[in-house]
Amino acid sequence: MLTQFRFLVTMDKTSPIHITLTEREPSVTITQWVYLQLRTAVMQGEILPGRALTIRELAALLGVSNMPVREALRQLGAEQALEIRETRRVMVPKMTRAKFDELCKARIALETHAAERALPFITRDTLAELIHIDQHIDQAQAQKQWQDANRLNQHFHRTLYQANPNPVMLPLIESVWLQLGPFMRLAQNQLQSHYETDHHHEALSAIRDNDAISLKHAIELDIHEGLALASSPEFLNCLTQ
Amino acid sequence: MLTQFRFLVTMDKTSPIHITLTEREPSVTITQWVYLQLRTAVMQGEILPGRALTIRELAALLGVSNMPVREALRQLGAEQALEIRETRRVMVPKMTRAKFDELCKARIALETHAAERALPFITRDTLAELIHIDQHIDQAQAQKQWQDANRLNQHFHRTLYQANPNPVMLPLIESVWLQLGPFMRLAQNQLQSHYETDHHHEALSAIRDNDAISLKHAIELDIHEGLALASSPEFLNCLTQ
DNA sequence: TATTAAATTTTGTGATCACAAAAATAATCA
DNA sequence: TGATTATTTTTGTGATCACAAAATTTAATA
Repeated sequence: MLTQFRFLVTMDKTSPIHITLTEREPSVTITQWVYLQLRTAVMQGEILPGRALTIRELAALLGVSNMPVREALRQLGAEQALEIRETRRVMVPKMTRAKFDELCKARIALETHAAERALPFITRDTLAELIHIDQHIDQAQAQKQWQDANRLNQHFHRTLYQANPNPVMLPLIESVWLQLGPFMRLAQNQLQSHYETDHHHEALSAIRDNDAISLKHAIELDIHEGLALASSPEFLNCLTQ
Repeated sequence: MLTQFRFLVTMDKTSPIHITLTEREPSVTITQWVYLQLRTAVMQGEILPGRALTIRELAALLGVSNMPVREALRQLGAEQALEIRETRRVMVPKMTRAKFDELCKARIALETHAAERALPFITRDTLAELIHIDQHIDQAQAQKQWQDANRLNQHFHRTLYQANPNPVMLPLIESVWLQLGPFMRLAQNQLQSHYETDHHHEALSAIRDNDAISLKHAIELDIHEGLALASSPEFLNCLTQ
């Protein structure tokens, strides 16, 4: 009981960190590679919230020196993917129900706006690409490859928003994704059924019709249903574990 | 003519960097101090867009080693305050009319949403603090201390948004401020008249009435008029110079 | 004299290390 | 036995350096 409480409040270094590493191409810097490894690990919920992340441990784990890890951690901290405490310890931030709610509402506000601002710039090619991505999503969902479906879903949204030649919203949206990411995974693990529907078809229709209001509505529905599991009691459980 | 063109396209290291330094308290790390020095310099437009920022030069300028500068630059890059090119050169990003427009619209979308989400949490104390800050703003404007007025205006908005116990929007808003900052200063230098009116009183009234729609409207007007100078021909000039 | 090529300088990256602060552990006392 | 203090270990910070890539300057060529 007490140890549970300590786990929630203080930081912990006992649980193992298991990250699936991808090979580094020589053209990318070690720092950039480390950054991507850690970012993916955070995004996919492979690091427990509250787990203390130390430079030396990660450096050893990734087989690099401290320097690239230092820089990557600082960048992820600036992107709100990691929390850097006053004592300079680093961890994946804890989630609360209220914070999750704020992040969902933020996603809707940011992405509906970004979609509206992108709409005038969507070319026939962009539309074709969106349709193409959506087909891949359907495939992945049919085969229950949730990880791929999730990745492709992000790709769909990103492609839409960066049709805007000045996609200033994109980094902000990615930051929110990073903050929600770990808990989507945790929640999915706890839930038996996953959502298999999205509102991309409505979005694509709205784009064809050049209808900003419908597009915003479709994006809002898409986000809302994608995060609907947050209202399940199982999810609440996973927050207070 | 050719040199003008090169200045626009490539990066430059000829113009001097003049930053006003503040003393470092021993409790804050050197990296954090460097970060704040550079952040302030960027925000106040003291570094010309396109000017190449090198680690060694800044380290010498600030009287520290390379290490804290490296980390600070990376963090500012993650916050979109600085642009890190493919070649790893660092500079204050160039501004275009279209990008400025996107950033303004982003500000409105982000801040109206943050205000709405903060409203239910505003206590009598918060309201009193907002009123207090607003009085200071009036004072600063009366004495034509534009720098102070600007700083206090940010303080007003920040205080409002972080009434929300989960102010997830705040870092995103600060990022947009950072991107707009340098050009507000540049523009103000070019313009004879500054705006002296804000819509804080409307905002405060809306808070008292617990009226979310009026609050969002007041924030939108406040941002819109604060950035109105962007529509002046002088501002266009300052972008292409 | 305008372009291109070679030589030189500058610069970011990544590694290693000393040190002080923080965390974890051991020892002490109620 | 449970809380406090003292000790040890771990950790982040900041500095320095070697090296390769990038930027600049100089030389060569048309």
